[in-house]
Amino acid sequence: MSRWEPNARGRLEQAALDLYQERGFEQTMVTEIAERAGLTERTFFRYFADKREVLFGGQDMLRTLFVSAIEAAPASTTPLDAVIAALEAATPVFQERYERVRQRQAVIAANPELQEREMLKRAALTSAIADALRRRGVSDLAAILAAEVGSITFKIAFDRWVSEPDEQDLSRLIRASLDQLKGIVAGT
Amino acid sequence: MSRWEPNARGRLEQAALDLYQERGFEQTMVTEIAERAGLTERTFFRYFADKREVLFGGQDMLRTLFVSAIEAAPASTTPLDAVIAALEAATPVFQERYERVRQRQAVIAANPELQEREMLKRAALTSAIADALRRRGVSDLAAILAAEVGSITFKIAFDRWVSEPDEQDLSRLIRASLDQLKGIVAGT
DNA sequence: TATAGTGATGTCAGCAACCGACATCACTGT
DNA sequence: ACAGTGATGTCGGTTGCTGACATCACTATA
Repeated sequence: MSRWEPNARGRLEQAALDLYQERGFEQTMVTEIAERAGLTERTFFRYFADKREVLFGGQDMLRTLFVSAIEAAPASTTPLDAVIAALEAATPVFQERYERVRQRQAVIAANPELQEREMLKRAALTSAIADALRRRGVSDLAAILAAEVGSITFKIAFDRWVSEPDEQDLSRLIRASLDQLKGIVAGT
Repeated sequence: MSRWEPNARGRLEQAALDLYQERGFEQTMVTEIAERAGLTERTFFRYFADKREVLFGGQDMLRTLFVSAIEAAPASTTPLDAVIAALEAATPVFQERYERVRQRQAVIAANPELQEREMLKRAALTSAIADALRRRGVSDLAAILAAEVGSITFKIAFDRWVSEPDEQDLSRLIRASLDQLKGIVAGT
């Protein structure tokens, strides 16, 4: 038998998510999270830079997923199409964790500090997407714009997907949002 | 002679901006800001909810400016055009404070915590714009999309305006970004 | 097999952000 | 005069977060 229970990080994440949902983010103290995970506060801060970060673990995975999807797109693909393809490639990650994702979004929606952090994370992903586009030879401005437009499209589709229990297909919502956006920009 | 120097809020804002620039955001303590403004830490927290908020004062003014510009647009104006008109209506606010705005952006660019807050503020403005559009009868989804597209357009134009000392005309950059965005979305 | 790491965790002390409660006292209106 | 008001100060406490050091099962290597 090993010295410690395995998966300390995962236990902290689960404990934090549950406690944030039960009592709210501000009302739960880091000590409580650590205690529920069978660890100490100090150990929590070894795994996570701050109290919010514990909800934002999958970041690196998403980034590599997006970036490699963009790299995999045929050279002839339009910047925006490459971005949309990358977003669609990521949808299974969310669909497979439906309940967990919902719970997480409910917690974030209830707290502005967490919304701040989420926006920073989304901006980082958007920036990584723009970098990937630039590596394909897309101009600076076009890369940023395509990445930002894709980011919004995803955000809006994702929000709808989370708030509508009937809707199963995130990809479909992405395409629907994109169509609407094209209409808006074209001046319909 | 009155009991206290006037404009405590303004003094705190100026002291904070200067100190954040001189030593960096994390390295300056709230007590120091208050001291430079001739006040105490407790008073700082009566004016500003936290250490970051002191950099984000003009929010209400900008919101009413945007919202009334949208309300003033002719009923026949397209949602996106109304948003762009509102953004252009706000450009003088920035152009008149060029140096101050630059200083502020440099401070924010140097610190992720401040970037988080700025994103939250921008999201709040975007949301207010979407509300104003809805009040004109624009559908929910279209309102959000038009507001978000406008918000990105402004952000990109603003970033360029701040980083290029030669460029004077923010409106011109907004129109240029919008044109590029239209090209991207149309699939050029 | 003895011994010297190694790495994940615990302990402790401390700083700085933030907040509630109460005190102060120039100014204001009656 | 005098009670009230509002901006500020004082004080004490909680919580997020960090550096420094201790512990001790496990591992590699002589």
